[in-house]
Amino acid sequence: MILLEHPSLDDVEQRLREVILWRRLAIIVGFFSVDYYGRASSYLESGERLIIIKEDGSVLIHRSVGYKPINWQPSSSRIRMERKDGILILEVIRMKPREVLRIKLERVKLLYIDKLVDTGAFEMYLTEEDMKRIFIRNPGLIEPGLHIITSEKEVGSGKADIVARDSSSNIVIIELKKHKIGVNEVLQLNKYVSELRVTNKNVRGIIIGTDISSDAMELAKRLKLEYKVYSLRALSQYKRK
Amino acid sequence: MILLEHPSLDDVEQRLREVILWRRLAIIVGFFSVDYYGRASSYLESGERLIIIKEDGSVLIHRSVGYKPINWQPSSSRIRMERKDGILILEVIRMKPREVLRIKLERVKLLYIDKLVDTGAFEMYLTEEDMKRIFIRNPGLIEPGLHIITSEKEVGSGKADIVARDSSSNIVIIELKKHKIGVNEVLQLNKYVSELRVTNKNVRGIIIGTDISSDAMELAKRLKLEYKVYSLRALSQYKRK
DNA sequence: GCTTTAGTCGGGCAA
DNA sequence: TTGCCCGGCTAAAGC
Repeated sequence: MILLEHPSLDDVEQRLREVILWRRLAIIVGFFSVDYYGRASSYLESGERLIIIKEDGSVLIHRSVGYKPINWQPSSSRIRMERKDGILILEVIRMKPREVLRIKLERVKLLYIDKLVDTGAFEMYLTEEDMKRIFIRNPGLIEPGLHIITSEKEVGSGKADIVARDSSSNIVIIELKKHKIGVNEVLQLNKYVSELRVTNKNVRGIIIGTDISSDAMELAKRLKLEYKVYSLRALSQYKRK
Repeated sequence: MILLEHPSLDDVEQRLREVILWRRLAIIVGFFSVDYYGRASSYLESGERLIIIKEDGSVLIHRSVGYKPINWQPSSSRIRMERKDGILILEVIRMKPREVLRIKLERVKLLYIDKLVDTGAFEMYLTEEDMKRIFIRNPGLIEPGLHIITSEKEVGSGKADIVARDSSSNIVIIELKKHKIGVNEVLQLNKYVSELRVTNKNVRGIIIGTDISSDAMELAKRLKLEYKVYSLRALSQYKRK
Protein backbone atom coordinates (compact mmCIF):
# COMPACT_ATOMS: atom_id res chain seq x y z
CA MET A 1 0.00 0.00 0.00
CA ILE A 2 1.46 3.32 -1.10
CA LEU A 3 0.17 6.74 -0.15
CA LEU A 4 1.81 9.93 -1.41
CA GLU A 5 0.74 13.52 -0.91
CA HIS A 6 1.80 16.02 -3.57
CA PRO A 7 4.23 13.63 -5.25
CA SER A 8 6.38 14.87 -8.13
CA LEU A 9 5.27 13.83 -11.60
CA ASP A 10 8.47 11.80 -11.83
CA ASP A 11 7.38 9.86 -8.75
CA VAL A 12 3.89 9.44 -10.14
CA GLU A 13 5.22 8.12 -13.43
CA GLN A 14 7.46 5.63 -11.66
CA ARG A 15 4.70 4.42 -9.34
CA LEU A 16 2.13 4.10 -12.11
CA ARG A 17 4.50 1.94 -14.15
CA GLU A 18 4.45 -0.43 -11.19
CA VAL A 19 0.65 -0.19 -11.02
CA ILE A 20 0.39 -1.27 -14.64
CA LEU A 21 3.01 -3.99 -14.31
CA TRP A 22 1.66 -5.47 -11.09
CA ARG A 23 -2.01 -4.81 -11.78
CA ARG A 24 -2.82 -2.65 -8.81
CA LEU A 25 -5.60 -0.24 -8.01
CA ALA A 26 -4.54 3.40 -8.20
CA ILE A 27 -6.46 6.42 -7.01
CA ILE A 28 -5.19 9.78 -8.20
CA VAL A 29 -6.49 13.19 -7.25
CA GLY A 30 -4.92 15.76 -9.51
CA PHE A 31 -5.18 18.68 -11.86
CA PHE A 32 -5.38 17.71 -15.52
CA SER A 33 -7.13 17.99 -18.89
CA VAL A 34 -8.53 15.10 -20.92
CA ASP A 35 -8.76 14.39 -24.63
CA TYR A 36 -10.88 11.54 -25.93
CA TYR A 37 -11.54 10.37 -29.46
CA GLY A 38 -13.01 7.21 -30.88
CA ARG A 39 -16.70 6.52 -31.41
CA ALA A 40 -17.18 10.14 -30.44
CA SER A 41 -14.70 12.70 -29.23
CA SER A 42 -14.50 15.14 -26.35
CA TYR A 43 -12.28 17.60 -24.60
CA LEU A 44 -12.28 18.33 -20.89
CA GLU A 45 -10.45 21.47 -19.84
CA SER A 46 -8.04 21.45 -16.93
CA GLY A 47 -9.39 21.05 -13.43
CA GLU A 48 -9.15 18.98 -10.26
CA ARG A 49 -10.63 15.50 -10.56
CA LEU A 50 -10.32 11.92 -9.55
CA ILE A 51 -8.71 9.18 -11.65
CA ILE A 52 -9.21 5.52 -10.81
CA ILE A 53 -7.01 2.95 -12.50
CA LYS A 54 -8.29 -0.54 -11.81
CA GLU A 55 -6.46 -3.83 -11.77
CA ASP A 56 -7.94 -4.86 -15.11
CA GLY A 57 -6.77 -1.70 -16.86
CA SER A 58 -10.08 0.12 -16.81
CA VAL A 59 -9.76 3.83 -16.14
CA LEU A 60 -12.42 6.15 -14.74
CA ILE A 61 -12.30 9.92 -14.51
CA HIS A 62 -14.80 11.33 -12.05
CA ARG A 63 -15.74 14.92 -11.35
CA SER A 64 -17.17 15.95 -8.00
CA VAL A 65 -20.79 15.22 -8.95
CA GLY A 66 -22.77 12.57 -10.75
CA TYR A 67 -23.07 8.85 -11.02
CA LYS A 68 -21.20 8.52 -14.29
CA PRO A 69 -17.54 9.14 -15.05
CA ILE A 70 -16.98 12.15 -17.30
CA ASN A 71 -14.44 10.14 -19.31
CA TRP A 72 -13.42 6.50 -19.11
CA GLN A 73 -11.96 3.48 -20.78
CA PRO A 74 -13.27 -0.03 -20.10
CA SER A 75 -11.27 -3.03 -18.96
CA SER A 76 -8.39 -4.50 -20.96
CA SER A 77 -7.25 -1.10 -22.14
CA ARG A 78 -3.55 -0.49 -22.62
CA ILE A 79 -1.93 2.31 -20.65
CA ARG A 80 1.11 4.20 -21.92
CA MET A 81 2.93 7.08 -20.24
CA GLU A 82 5.06 9.91 -21.48
CA ARG A 83 6.74 12.99 -19.97
CA LYS A 84 6.54 16.13 -22.07
CA ASP A 85 6.86 19.86 -21.40
CA GLY A 86 6.78 19.31 -17.66
CA ILE A 87 3.53 17.34 -17.65
CA LEU A 88 2.78 13.63 -17.46
CA ILE A 89 0.67 12.22 -20.27
CA LEU A 90 -1.34 9.11 -19.55
CA GLU A 91 -2.62 7.51 -22.73
CA VAL A 92 -5.25 4.81 -22.32
CA ILE A 93 -5.94 2.91 -25.52
CA ARG A 94 -8.74 0.54 -26.39
CA MET A 95 -8.62 -1.54 -29.56
CA LYS A 96 -11.91 -2.49 -31.21
CA PRO A 97 -13.30 -0.06 -31.36
CA ARG A 98 -10.11 1.97 -31.44
CA GLU A 99 -10.46 4.68 -28.84
CA VAL A 100 -7.90 6.85 -27.17
CA LEU A 101 -8.09 8.65 -23.86
CA ARG A 102 -5.29 11.10 -23.16
CA ILE A 103 -4.89 12.55 -19.67
CA LYS A 104 -2.49 15.48 -19.34
CA LEU A 105 -1.52 15.50 -15.67
CA GLU A 106 -0.22 18.87 -14.55
CA ARG A 107 0.04 18.12 -10.83
CA VAL A 108 -0.97 15.43 -8.39
CA LYS A 109 -2.42 16.02 -4.95
CA LEU A 110 -2.84 12.42 -3.88
CA LEU A 111 -1.62 9.09 -5.13
CA TYR A 112 -2.91 5.94 -3.48
CA ILE A 113 -1.91 2.50 -4.70
CA ASP A 114 -3.20 -0.75 -3.28
CA LYS A 115 -4.32 -4.26 -4.02
CA LEU A 116 -7.76 -4.81 -2.56
CA VAL A 117 -8.41 -8.09 -0.79
CA ASP A 118 -11.93 -8.76 -1.92
CA THR A 119 -13.23 -12.31 -2.13
CA GLY A 120 -16.80 -11.57 -1.04
CA ALA A 121 -19.50 -12.93 -3.32
CA PHE A 122 -22.09 -10.70 -4.94
CA GLU A 123 -25.63 -11.84 -5.45
CA MET A 124 -28.49 -10.08 -7.17
CA TYR A 125 -32.11 -11.02 -6.60
CA LEU A 126 -35.28 -10.75 -8.64
CA THR A 127 -33.88 -9.86 -11.99
CA GLU A 128 -35.84 -10.64 -15.13
CA GLU A 129 -34.00 -13.94 -15.15
CA ASP A 130 -35.40 -14.75 -11.71
CA MET A 131 -38.88 -13.86 -12.86
CA LYS A 132 -38.58 -16.19 -15.77
CA ARG A 133 -37.48 -19.02 -13.53
CA ILE A 134 -40.43 -18.42 -11.22
CA PHE A 135 -42.97 -18.51 -14.04
CA ILE A 136 -41.39 -21.54 -15.65
CA ARG A 137 -41.58 -23.41 -12.36
CA ASN A 138 -45.12 -22.14 -11.71
CA PRO A 139 -46.89 -21.72 -15.06
CA GLY A 140 -50.24 -21.80 -13.23
CA LEU A 141 -49.40 -18.28 -12.02
CA ILE A 142 -49.93 -17.09 -15.57
CA GLU A 143 -53.00 -19.16 -16.36
CA PRO A 144 -54.42 -22.47 -15.17
CA GLY A 145 -53.69 -25.33 -17.50
CA LEU A 146 -50.74 -23.67 -19.16
CA HIS A 147 -47.79 -25.85 -20.13
CA ILE A 148 -44.34 -24.44 -20.79
CA ILE A 149 -42.88 -25.63 -24.07
CA THR A 150 -39.59 -23.78 -23.90
CA SER A 151 -37.93 -20.57 -22.89
CA GLU A 152 -35.73 -18.27 -24.94
CA LYS A 153 -37.28 -19.74 -28.06
CA GLU A 154 -36.20 -18.31 -31.35
CA VAL A 155 -39.21 -16.63 -32.90
CA GLY A 156 -38.23 -15.35 -36.29
CA SER A 157 -36.01 -12.35 -35.74
CA GLY A 158 -35.81 -12.41 -31.96
CA LYS A 159 -36.39 -14.34 -28.77
CA ALA A 160 -39.57 -14.76 -26.78
CA ASP A 161 -39.05 -15.15 -23.06
CA ILE A 162 -41.36 -18.15 -22.74
CA VAL A 163 -43.31 -20.23 -25.24
CA ALA A 164 -46.21 -22.27 -23.86
CA ARG A 165 -49.36 -24.12 -24.87
CA ASP A 166 -52.71 -23.40 -23.26
CA SER A 167 -55.45 -25.85 -22.34
CA SER A 168 -56.99 -25.42 -25.82
CA SER A 169 -53.65 -26.22 -27.47
CA ASN A 170 -53.00 -22.69 -28.63
CA ILE A 171 -49.41 -21.55 -28.79
CA VAL A 172 -48.81 -18.81 -26.20
CA ILE A 173 -45.90 -16.40 -26.52
CA ILE A 174 -45.04 -14.77 -23.19
CA GLU A 175 -42.95 -11.67 -22.72
CA LEU A 176 -41.78 -10.73 -19.23
CA LYS A 177 -40.96 -7.26 -17.95
CA LYS A 178 -39.86 -6.39 -14.46
CA HIS A 179 -41.35 -2.91 -14.74
CA LYS A 180 -44.31 -1.05 -16.11
CA ILE A 181 -45.32 -2.16 -19.57
CA GLY A 182 -45.16 0.61 -22.16
CA VAL A 183 -46.00 0.79 -25.83
CA ASN A 184 -42.57 -0.45 -26.85
CA GLU A 185 -42.90 -3.63 -24.83
CA VAL A 186 -46.21 -4.43 -26.49
CA LEU A 187 -44.66 -3.79 -29.90
CA GLN A 188 -41.78 -6.12 -29.05
CA LEU A 189 -44.23 -8.91 -28.19
CA ASN A 190 -46.22 -8.14 -31.32
CA LYS A 191 -43.05 -8.51 -33.39
CA TYR A 192 -42.81 -12.14 -32.33
CA VAL A 193 -46.50 -12.97 -32.35
CA SER A 194 -47.30 -11.41 -35.71
CA GLU A 195 -44.57 -13.39 -37.42
CA LEU A 196 -46.07 -16.62 -36.09
CA ARG A 197 -49.62 -15.61 -36.92
CA VAL A 198 -48.72 -15.54 -40.60
CA THR A 199 -48.72 -19.34 -40.60
CA ASN A 200 -50.79 -20.11 -37.50
CA LYS A 201 -53.87 -18.16 -36.47
CA ASN A 202 -54.08 -19.74 -33.02
CA VAL A 203 -51.18 -17.87 -31.50
CA ARG A 204 -51.73 -15.88 -28.32
CA GLY A 205 -49.37 -13.29 -26.89
CA ILE A 206 -49.24 -12.39 -23.22
CA ILE A 207 -47.11 -9.65 -21.77
CA ILE A 208 -46.46 -9.70 -18.05
CA GLY A 209 -45.16 -6.81 -15.97
CA THR A 210 -45.60 -4.95 -12.68
CA ASP A 211 -47.90 -2.35 -14.23
CA ILE A 212 -49.14 -1.19 -17.65
CA SER A 213 -49.69 2.25 -19.17
CA SER A 214 -53.10 3.05 -20.64
CA ASP A 215 -51.56 3.49 -24.12
CA ALA A 216 -49.95 0.10 -23.91
CA MET A 217 -53.23 -1.43 -22.73
CA GLU A 218 -55.10 0.01 -25.68
CA LEU A 219 -52.44 -1.05 -28.16
CA ALA A 220 -52.46 -4.58 -26.78
CA LYS A 221 -56.21 -4.84 -27.30
CA ARG A 222 -55.89 -3.51 -30.82
CA LEU A 223 -53.18 -6.07 -31.63
CA LYS A 224 -55.16 -8.85 -29.93
CA LEU A 225 -52.50 -9.35 -27.31
CA GLU A 226 -53.11 -10.03 -23.63
CA TYR A 227 -51.46 -8.56 -20.57
CA LYS A 228 -51.12 -9.43 -16.94
CA VAL A 229 -49.70 -7.54 -14.01
CA TYR A 230 -48.17 -9.16 -10.97
CA SER A 231 -46.92 -7.67 -7.74
CA LEU A 232 -43.25 -8.02 -6.93
CA ARG A 233 -44.23 -8.98 -3.41
CA ALA A 234 -46.46 -11.79 -4.64
CA LEU A 235 -43.74 -13.15 -6.87
CA SER A 236 -40.85 -12.95 -4.46
CA GLN A 237 -42.42 -15.57 -2.19
CA TYR A 238 -41.92 -18.07 -5.01
CA LYS A 239 -38.25 -17.30 -5.15
CA ARG A 240 -36.07 -20.08 -3.88
CA LYS A 241 -32.45 -20.93 -4.34
CA MET B 1 -8.30 18.57 2.62
CA ILE B 2 -8.27 15.72 5.11
CA LEU B 3 -6.30 12.50 4.79
CA LEU B 4 -6.47 9.79 7.43
CA GLU B 5 -4.86 6.36 7.44
CA HIS B 6 -6.58 3.64 9.44
CA PRO B 7 -8.91 6.06 11.26
CA SER B 8 -11.23 4.74 13.94
CA LEU B 9 -14.87 4.28 12.96
CA ASP B 10 -15.72 7.06 15.42
CA ASP B 11 -13.42 9.37 13.50
CA VAL B 12 -14.89 8.25 10.19
CA GLU B 13 -18.42 8.87 11.40
CA GLN B 14 -17.52 12.35 12.63
CA ARG B 15 -15.73 13.27 9.39
CA LEU B 16 -18.47 11.91 7.15
CA ARG B 17 -21.05 13.99 8.98
CA GLU B 18 -19.00 17.00 7.90
CA VAL B 19 -18.79 15.63 4.36
CA ILE B 20 -22.57 15.45 4.16
CA LEU B 21 -23.09 18.80 5.82
CA TRP B 22 -20.51 20.69 3.78
CA ARG B 23 -20.99 18.74 0.56
CA ARG B 24 -17.48 17.42 0.11
CA LEU B 25 -15.98 14.61 -1.91
CA ALA B 26 -15.01 11.61 0.21
CA ILE B 27 -12.94 8.64 -0.85
CA ILE B 28 -13.00 5.66 1.47
CA VAL B 29 -11.02 2.46 1.16
CA GLY B 30 -12.34 -0.02 3.65
CA PHE B 31 -13.64 -3.45 4.53
CA PHE B 32 -17.42 -3.74 4.43
CA SER B 33 -20.53 -5.55 3.20
CA VAL B 34 -23.38 -4.01 1.22
CA ASP B 35 -27.13 -4.58 1.16
CA TYR B 36 -29.28 -3.09 -1.56
CA TYR B 37 -32.99 -3.31 -2.15
CA GLY B 38 -35.35 -1.38 -4.37
CA ARG B 39 -36.08 -2.14 -8.02
CA ALA B 40 -34.03 -5.27 -7.47
CA SER B 41 -32.04 -6.36 -4.48
CA SER B 42 -28.53 -7.58 -3.90
CA TYR B 43 -26.08 -8.55 -1.23
CA LEU B 44 -22.34 -8.09 -1.39
CA GLU B 45 -20.35 -10.02 1.18
CA SER B 46 -17.59 -8.35 3.16
CA GLY B 47 -14.41 -7.37 1.40
CA GLU B 48 -12.06 -4.48 0.67
CA ARG B 49 -13.45 -1.92 -1.73
CA LEU B 50 -13.64 1.71 -2.61
CA ILE B 51 -16.48 4.05 -1.66
CA ILE B 52 -16.85 7.44 -3.30
CA ILE B 53 -19.26 9.94 -1.81
CA LYS B 54 -19.70 12.89 -4.13
CA GLU B 55 -20.68 16.46 -3.37
CA ASP B 56 -24.21 15.91 -4.70
CA GLY B 57 -24.83 12.92 -2.46
CA SER B 58 -24.24 10.26 -5.07
CA VAL B 59 -22.43 7.20 -3.76
CA LEU B 60 -20.39 4.70 -5.76
CA ILE B 61 -18.98 1.40 -4.55
CA HIS B 62 -16.22 0.07 -6.77
CA ARG B 63 -14.43 -3.25 -6.66
CA SER B 64 -10.94 -3.63 -8.06
CA VAL B 65 -12.10 -4.43 -11.59
CA GLY B 66 -14.67 -3.21 -14.06
CA TYR B 67 -16.08 -0.02 -15.46
CA LYS B 68 -19.27 -0.09 -13.44
CA PRO B 69 -19.77 0.31 -9.71
CA ILE B 70 -20.96 -2.90 -8.06
CA ASN B 71 -23.48 -0.88 -6.05
CA TRP B 72 -24.41 2.78 -6.16
CA GLN B 73 -26.94 5.45 -5.44
CA PRO B 74 -27.46 8.46 -7.73
CA SER B 75 -27.31 12.12 -6.80
CA SER B 76 -29.69 13.69 -4.32
CA SER B 77 -29.72 10.61 -2.15
CA ARG B 78 -29.96 11.06 1.59
CA ILE B 79 -27.17 9.64 3.69
CA ARG B 80 -27.74 8.52 7.28
CA MET B 81 -25.22 7.01 9.67
CA GLU B 82 -25.48 4.75 12.66
CA ARG B 83 -23.06 2.96 15.00
CA LYS B 84 -24.05 -0.56 15.96
CA ASP B 85 -22.24 -3.60 17.29
CA GLY B 86 -18.88 -2.00 16.66
CA ILE B 87 -19.50 -1.25 12.99
CA LEU B 88 -20.50 1.92 11.15
CA ILE B 89 -23.64 1.66 9.05
CA LEU B 90 -23.95 4.04 6.13
CA GLU B 91 -27.49 4.12 4.78
CA VAL B 92 -27.99 5.86 1.46
CA ILE B 93 -31.64 6.36 0.57
CA ARG B 94 -33.24 7.35 -2.69
CA MET B 95 -36.91 8.27 -2.88
CA LYS B 96 -38.79 7.59 -6.09
CA PRO B 97 -38.14 4.93 -6.72
CA ARG B 98 -37.55 4.06 -3.08
CA GLU B 99 -34.21 2.34 -2.89
CA VAL B 100 -31.94 1.70 0.02
CA LEU B 101 -28.23 1.03 0.04
CA ARG B 102 -26.77 -0.09 3.36
CA ILE B 103 -23.00 -0.20 3.80
CA LYS B 104 -21.73 -1.98 6.89
CA LEU B 105 -18.26 -0.59 7.44
CA GLU B 106 -16.10 -2.88 9.56
CA ARG B 107 -12.82 -1.01 9.18
CA VAL B 108 -11.35 1.84 7.17
CA LYS B 109 -7.92 1.90 5.62
CA LEU B 110 -8.04 5.32 4.04
CA LEU B 111 -10.29 8.34 4.33
CA TYR B 112 -9.72 11.27 1.99
CA ILE B 113 -11.96 14.31 2.05
CA ASP B 114 -11.65 17.26 -0.30
CA LYS B 115 -13.48 19.85 -2.34
CA LEU B 116 -12.31 19.68 -5.94
CA VAL B 117 -11.65 22.96 -7.72
CA ASP B 118 -12.96 22.11 -11.16
CA THR B 119 -14.29 24.82 -13.44
CA GLY B 120 -13.04 23.34 -16.71
CA ALA B 121 -15.64 23.03 -19.46
CA PHE B 122 -16.47 19.71 -21.09
CA GLU B 123 -17.33 19.43 -24.75
CA MET B 124 -18.39 16.40 -26.75
CA TYR B 125 -18.14 16.19 -30.52
CA LEU B 126 -19.89 14.18 -33.22
CA THR B 127 -22.95 13.09 -31.37
CA GLU B 128 -26.07 12.09 -33.25
CA GLU B 129 -27.15 15.69 -32.86
CA ASP B 130 -24.01 16.79 -34.75
CA MET B 131 -24.76 14.28 -37.49
CA LYS B 132 -28.23 15.64 -37.91
CA ARG B 133 -26.90 19.16 -38.20
CA ILE B 134 -24.43 18.07 -40.87
CA PHE B 135 -27.08 16.35 -42.98
CA ILE B 136 -29.55 19.20 -42.59
CA ARG B 137 -26.91 21.66 -43.78
CA ASN B 138 -25.84 19.29 -46.57
CA PRO B 139 -28.88 17.32 -47.77
CA GLY B 140 -27.04 16.53 -50.99
CA LEU B 141 -24.92 14.10 -48.99
CA ILE B 142 -27.96 11.88 -48.68
CA GLU B 143 -29.21 12.24 -52.23
CA PRO B 144 -28.95 14.87 -54.97
CA GLY B 145 -32.02 17.05 -55.22
CA LEU B 146 -33.23 16.33 -51.71
CA HIS B 147 -34.86 19.16 -49.81
CA ILE B 148 -35.21 19.16 -46.04
CA ILE B 149 -38.73 19.89 -44.89
CA THR B 150 -38.18 19.65 -41.18
CA SER B 151 -36.36 17.82 -38.47
CA GLU B 152 -37.77 16.16 -35.33
CA LYS B 153 -41.12 15.97 -37.06
CA GLU B 154 -43.90 14.24 -35.22
CA VAL B 155 -44.79 11.14 -37.19
CA GLY B 156 -47.65 9.40 -35.47
CA SER B 157 -46.33 7.81 -32.32
CA GLY B 158 -42.75 9.02 -32.51
CA LYS B 159 -40.26 11.34 -34.12
CA ALA B 160 -38.38 10.93 -37.36
CA ASP B 161 -34.95 12.52 -37.33
CA ILE B 162 -35.41 14.30 -40.66
CA VAL B 163 -38.35 14.67 -43.06
CA ALA B 164 -37.49 15.67 -46.63
CA ARG B 165 -38.87 15.74 -50.15
CA ASP B 166 -37.02 14.17 -53.05
CA SER B 167 -36.73 15.47 -56.63
CA SER B 168 -39.90 13.53 -57.56
CA SER B 169 -41.81 15.14 -54.70
CA ASN B 170 -41.96 11.98 -52.59
CA ILE B 171 -41.89 12.38 -48.85
CA VAL B 172 -38.67 10.93 -47.45
CA ILE B 173 -38.40 9.91 -43.79
CA ILE B 174 -34.78 9.74 -42.65
CA GLU B 175 -33.52 8.01 -39.53
CA LEU B 176 -29.94 8.61 -38.39
CA LYS B 177 -27.80 6.25 -36.35
CA LYS B 178 -24.23 6.87 -35.29
CA HIS B 179 -23.50 3.15 -35.19
CA LYS B 180 -24.13 -0.02 -37.07
CA ILE B 181 -27.73 -0.42 -38.15
CA GLY B 182 -29.42 -3.50 -36.69
CA VAL B 183 -32.87 -4.98 -37.08
CA ASN B 184 -34.31 -2.75 -34.35
CA GLU B 185 -33.23 0.43 -36.08
CA VAL B 186 -34.93 -0.67 -39.28
CA LEU B 187 -38.08 -1.49 -37.33
CA GLN B 188 -37.99 1.93 -35.72
CA LEU B 189 -37.91 3.59 -39.13
CA ASN B 190 -40.63 1.25 -40.35
CA LYS B 191 -42.83 2.29 -37.45
CA TYR B 192 -42.83 5.86 -38.75
CA VAL B 193 -42.97 5.08 -42.47
CA SER B 194 -45.72 2.47 -42.29
CA GLU B 195 -48.02 4.86 -40.47
CA LEU B 196 -47.62 7.41 -43.24
CA ARG B 197 -47.99 4.86 -46.01
CA VAL B 198 -51.54 4.14 -44.84
CA THR B 199 -52.60 7.45 -46.37
CA ASN B 200 -49.79 8.14 -48.83
CA LYS B 201 -48.16 5.46 -50.92
CA ASN B 202 -45.29 7.70 -52.05
CA VAL B 203 -43.40 7.69 -48.78
CA ARG B 204 -39.77 6.61 -48.76
CA GLY B 205 -37.76 5.69 -45.69
CA ILE B 206 -33.99 5.93 -45.53
CA ILE B 207 -31.91 4.78 -42.60
CA ILE B 208 -28.38 6.13 -42.35
CA GLY B 209 -25.61 4.69 -40.19
CA THR B 210 -21.93 3.78 -40.14
CA ASP B 211 -22.59 0.14 -41.05
CA ILE B 212 -25.49 -2.29 -41.42
CA SER B 213 -25.99 -5.92 -40.42
CA SER B 214 -27.03 -8.38 -43.12
CA ASP B 215 -30.27 -9.13 -41.24
CA ALA B 216 -31.10 -5.45 -41.14
CA MET B 217 -30.30 -5.09 -44.84
CA GLU B 218 -32.64 -7.93 -45.73
CA LEU B 219 -35.40 -6.61 -43.50
CA ALA B 220 -35.08 -3.16 -45.04
CA LYS B 221 -35.53 -4.59 -48.53
CA ARG B 222 -38.54 -6.60 -47.39
CA LEU B 223 -40.12 -3.49 -45.86
CA LYS B 224 -39.21 -1.41 -48.92
CA LEU B 225 -36.95 0.84 -46.94
CA GLU B 226 -33.60 2.20 -48.11
CA TYR B 227 -30.32 2.40 -46.26
CA LYS B 228 -27.07 4.29 -46.61
CA VAL B 229 -23.79 3.98 -44.80
CA TYR B 230 -21.36 6.84 -44.33
CA SER B 231 -17.88 6.94 -42.89
CA LEU B 232 -17.34 8.95 -39.75
CA ARG B 233 -14.20 10.36 -41.30
CA ALA B 234 -16.09 11.58 -44.36
CA LEU B 235 -18.69 13.27 -42.22
CA SER B 236 -16.40 14.91 -39.74
CA GLN B 237 -14.92 17.16 -42.40
CA TYR B 238 -18.33 18.82 -42.68
CA LYS B 239 -18.31 19.63 -39.01
CA ARG B 240 -17.77 23.31 -38.33
CA LYS B 241 -18.70 25.85 -35.66
C1' DG C 1 -45.89 13.40 -13.83
C1' DC C 2 -44.92 10.06 -17.90
C1' DT C 3 -42.86 8.57 -22.37
C1' DT C 4 -39.27 8.23 -25.69
C1' DT C 5 -34.61 7.85 -27.18
C1' DA C 6 -29.49 8.28 -27.11
C1' DG C 7 -25.32 6.48 -24.91
C1' DT C 8 -17.97 6.56 -26.15
C1' DC C 9 -23.81 2.99 -23.28
C1' DG C 10 -21.38 -1.83 -20.77
C1' DG C 11 -21.87 -6.65 -20.40
C1' DG C 12 -23.49 -11.27 -21.50
C1' DC C 13 -24.83 -14.93 -24.36
C1' DA C 14 -25.61 -17.46 -28.44
C1' DA C 15 -25.12 -18.45 -33.44
C1' DT D 1 -16.57 -12.62 -34.22
C1' DT D 2 -21.09 -10.57 -34.81
C1' DG D 3 -25.59 -9.54 -33.40
C1' DC D 4 -28.95 -9.07 -30.09
C1' DC D 5 -30.95 -7.86 -25.63
C1' DC D 6 -30.84 -6.71 -20.56
C1' DG D 7 -29.59 -3.23 -17.10
C1' DG D 8 -31.23 -1.37 -10.11
C1' DC D 9 -29.40 0.82 -16.98
C1' DT D 10 -28.59 6.66 -16.67
C1' DA D 11 -29.68 11.00 -18.61
C1' DA D 12 -32.08 14.34 -21.33
C1' DA D 13 -35.88 16.20 -23.82
C1' DG D 14 -40.66 16.57 -24.90
C1' DC D 15 -45.40 16.44 -23.46
